[in-house]
Amino acid sequence: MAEDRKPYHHGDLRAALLRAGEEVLAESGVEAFSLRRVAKRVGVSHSAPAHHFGDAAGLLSALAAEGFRRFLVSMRARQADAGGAPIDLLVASGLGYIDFARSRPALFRLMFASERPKEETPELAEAGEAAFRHLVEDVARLRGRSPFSDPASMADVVAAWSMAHGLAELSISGRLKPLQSMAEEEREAFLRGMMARALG
Amino acid sequence: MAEDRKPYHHGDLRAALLRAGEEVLAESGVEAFSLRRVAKRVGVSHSAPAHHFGDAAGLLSALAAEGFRRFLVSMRARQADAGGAPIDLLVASGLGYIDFARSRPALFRLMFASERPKEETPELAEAGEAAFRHLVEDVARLRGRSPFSDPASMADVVAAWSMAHGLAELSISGRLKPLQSMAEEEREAFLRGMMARALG
DNA sequence: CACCCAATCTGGACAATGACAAGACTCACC
DNA sequence: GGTGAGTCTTGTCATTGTCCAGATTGGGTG
Repeated sequence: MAEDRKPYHHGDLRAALLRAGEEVLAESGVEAFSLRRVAKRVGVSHSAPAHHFGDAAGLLSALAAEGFRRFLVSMRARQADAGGAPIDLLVASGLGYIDFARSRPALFRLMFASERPKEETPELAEAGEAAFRHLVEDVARLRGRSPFSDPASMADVVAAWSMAHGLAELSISGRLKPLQSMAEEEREAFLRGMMARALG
Repeated sequence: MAEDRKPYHHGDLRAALLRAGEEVLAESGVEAFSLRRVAKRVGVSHSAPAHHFGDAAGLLSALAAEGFRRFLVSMRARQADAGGAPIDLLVASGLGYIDFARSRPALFRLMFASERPKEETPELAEAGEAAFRHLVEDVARLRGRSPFSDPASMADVVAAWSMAHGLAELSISGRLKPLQSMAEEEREAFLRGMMARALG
């Protein structure tokens, strides 16, 4: 219980590493991420993380998986504030998608544009698929057909996903200057319009 | 002229480093890119690149700039095969955008999703802006108004760009499985449909 | 033509990093 | 109280980026 001195066993090192790992990721970006820096921040030896995550890719995989779970939360949060119409729910998911990218750009890049995490990790694969299923369900509700059996609906999935993803990625790389200069409300309306375009 | 023995001065080291740099980038990705490996491939000392590019970010900036120039070529190539209608020309740019990403995924990521290149490098900034101007001109031709003075047209720019970028990024990360299983012609038609959606 | 200077390139050094191996420590369980 | 599995440390090695001093070269200048 004594938090002052450092006991040999940390007690909850895995969770502490995840927390510090996300901080380092946010501060330095994926490309400058350092496992030793994470260990130092937690106050533990440089090779302690290996026992919980194997290697750097292991920790990054766990961070990406956790990211996908919060990604899903971000989309659902927007839906909670939206109307009940299927189209509004789908557009809301898109806004939540963009919210997430803008609030955690480095994590978003880790999840979608990095080769460092091990995609085949069960935890990561499952979390990513859950996010994809959410999108598919949004479209299924809108079209009344499962995208898995209806190509036209799957086209809607691709369209909505690509538009949201493009907006998110270009936004966090600072390339959408028109968007930056907009007030909050204006940007919201603009993004809704973009998502509406994608859905024909 | 003798290519056999290694003279002390390489002769065209800068160009050779760019060529080898792109190879290493394509083979290893941005995150595993190594300056020393590039030097070794050219057969030159590990610190030789410094005199031409300063540091690793300098070489990557030059590669990104060259990438943006070829990116533009890829879009124009598609337009050369397209009809003369403004909408067809804009859609063709989108296809060229995606062509480029699919044929050089690591370079595309370097250009759009990496923090390693120095964005403020004049050569890189200019090359990136030229690509952006191309898109703006496509939309200006379509709408008969300059996006810089007409917000509705700028919305078309953002829409077309985001859709193409989302499709490109998701495609190279292997997340668009429906697209992977399509035959060449089918995929073409599908992508045209996606770009058409973005333009309302 | 000889010389000199600036540009080019080499080799060594250093700190940071990821990975690995061997050992110290702690706790739960018997 | 002892034992073994799990946890963490320390030390080591190869790789990397960057810096620095020095060797080499070629072009321009006297």
